[in-house]
Amino acid sequence: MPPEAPPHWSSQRPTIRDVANLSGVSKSTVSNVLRGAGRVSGSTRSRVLESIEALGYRPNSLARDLVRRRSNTVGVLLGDLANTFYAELVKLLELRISEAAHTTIVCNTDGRLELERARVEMLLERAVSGVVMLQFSGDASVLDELAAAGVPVVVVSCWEERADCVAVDDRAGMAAAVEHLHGLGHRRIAHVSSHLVEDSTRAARYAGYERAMRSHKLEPLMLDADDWEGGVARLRAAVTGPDRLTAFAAANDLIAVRLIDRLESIGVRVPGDVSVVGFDGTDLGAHSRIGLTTVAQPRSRLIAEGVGLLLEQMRDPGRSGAPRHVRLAPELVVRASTAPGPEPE
Amino acid sequence: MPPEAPPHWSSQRPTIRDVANLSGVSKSTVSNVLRGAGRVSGSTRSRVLESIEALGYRPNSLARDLVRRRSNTVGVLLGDLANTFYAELVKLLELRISEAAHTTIVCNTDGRLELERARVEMLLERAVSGVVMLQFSGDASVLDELAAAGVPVVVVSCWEERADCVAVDDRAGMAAAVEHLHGLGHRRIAHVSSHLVEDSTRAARYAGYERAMRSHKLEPLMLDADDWEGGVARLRAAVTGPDRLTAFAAANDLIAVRLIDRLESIGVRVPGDVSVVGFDGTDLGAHSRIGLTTVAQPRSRLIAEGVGLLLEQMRDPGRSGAPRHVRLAPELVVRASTAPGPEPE
DNA sequence: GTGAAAGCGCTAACAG
DNA sequence: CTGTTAGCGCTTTCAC
Repeated sequence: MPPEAPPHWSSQRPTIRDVANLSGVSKSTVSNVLRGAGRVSGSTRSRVLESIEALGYRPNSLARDLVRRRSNTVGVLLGDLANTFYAELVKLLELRISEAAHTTIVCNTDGRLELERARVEMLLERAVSGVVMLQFSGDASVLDELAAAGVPVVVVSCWEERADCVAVDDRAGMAAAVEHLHGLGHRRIAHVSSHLVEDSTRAARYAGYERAMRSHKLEPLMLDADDWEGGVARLRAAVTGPDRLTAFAAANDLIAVRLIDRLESIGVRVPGDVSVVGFDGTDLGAHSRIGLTTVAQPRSRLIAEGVGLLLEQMRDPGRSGAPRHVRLAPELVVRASTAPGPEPE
Repeated sequence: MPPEAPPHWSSQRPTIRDVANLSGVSKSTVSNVLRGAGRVSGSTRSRVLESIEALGYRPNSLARDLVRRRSNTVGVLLGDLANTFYAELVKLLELRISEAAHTTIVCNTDGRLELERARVEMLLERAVSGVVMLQFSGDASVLDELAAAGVPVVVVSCWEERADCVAVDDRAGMAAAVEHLHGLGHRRIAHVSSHLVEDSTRAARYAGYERAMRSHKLEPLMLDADDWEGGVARLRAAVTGPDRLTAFAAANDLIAVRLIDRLESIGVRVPGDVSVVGFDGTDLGAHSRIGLTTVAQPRSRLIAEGVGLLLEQMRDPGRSGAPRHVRLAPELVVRASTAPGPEPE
């Protein structure tokens, strides 16, 4: 054991101190060149840079975060990664977030409030510098905790008055779906939703559906996708007989596609016998085999605007003011799952 | 301003110190009850717990991580979240990881080595306690860096000799696909892959395909899915004429489904004119409209075993020994995208 | 321009 | 069983 070995060298990962020693300056100076802060002479800077290189020094975020009291990470809360709409959003998010020099933590809540709470608690312990919710239970206490901790929050893809938010106009989108079906001559149109659709979104989409139905003096009918696991008979009954349903406006693409699966499994053809419209505009519905007519959400813009709002909040910690809301227009994409109904105009 | 206010109270988030003061014990004791370490008397414990409650104290992971030099997070590297196979794996992973009291960081590399490197660097700075790679470039330096930092790594769903790994037998799986097609009477069978499929997996699946073809004295033919963006003519040529292909064994479900999209767009019917087999067993292929015959991977087991290996490594830092490999058996799931070919047996 | 010093909030020996 | 004592590696005034 060489007695010359500086006490701090040799073992372990090199620290900022090792770099300082090697380049004959103080920790502060190294810190300055690392952060590009303060004025550092060119010669010192390059000497430090060389040492960093030589030592294979890598800054320790843990230490930096502790003193900064923020971890340069953003938490993403969502309901279900297996729904490709969310997976696609997360992919876009991760890219944007890492471009902003931050790390992405994902939290799949399965739409369960308890899990949402637990995950938020965890994010708070980790001192995330921001949270984006792709799905939100609507529970006020969650928002309060986040606000109390001064953590920027933005809700993306579902509407939320109490926080910065960017989402499409669900009511208008759903209404467009109904108008499309109505224009094709459908009159008995049901809305199909599921508990997996987050509350406020489910409500808004249903509202859009209902309003459109009533404007045509049609009776709204809400069906629950979760009910059909075994209830094949019920589904069959719904699409047979004189008063049979001829069209479905689903709350999202996944529900729509699964509905088609079920319908065809009992011999009902789409769009031959009934028409189906989805919502989201996922790649899933775009496959030619599925050819789902759907109300597409502008995913990239959703994320771009959402991250924009988040970064603004992060930049400006003292922000008070009312929450900002961005409402994007959805777009009806007509494909092959809808066809003329019994009363074409 | 009350002069009695303990200097540390009042502003900011309460710290372990505030809890100590309020309950009249030392920081260490609080720390002990928090961690369930050391012996703490029941009365002290409950007093501390009360203070925690009263103060709304929440431990600061940043500080804990700094001293522990590990962040209780695990990084997940993957190629493409928009591929539902990976999204589904990430969902399962996040669940398992959070059950193990860890946080999940996702990194989408888009299959680009530069991004993979950058992300790993970031994970190292963050001192993650483990990394699971759902896709891996195969770059040795990446593995070396991780090893040098003493970070447990497990590669899941693609084969990797140099690290702990759990994956299905790609060659056997692909061979099963070919056997299935051959058994149906197909002879001209092409393999379709893409650069989005990570290298070693692509190689293994092709190898399985080739071996099976040769065992039947058939000529292997490799097609590139990325080529067809515009090359409709080429595809049409491949499935027309006397020597036309009658079946495709795709490297994964996504490629298979897109292939079907293209095939049908040029008027070729599946399985009427040609048969198609996928690989992965994603939910995408399971939709009745698509009904993709595929080689399914046992996703839950993949993740369960993978996380198991990771946790073992984390538990036992000094682990040397050879990497451990778990090879799972894939399972052919026959659905509606394959039908008898020109030479049924 | 550069360095010294004082922590960030918590853990982990080691005494008592 | 509980308290004391050192830091973990880095940022950040504030002197020099």
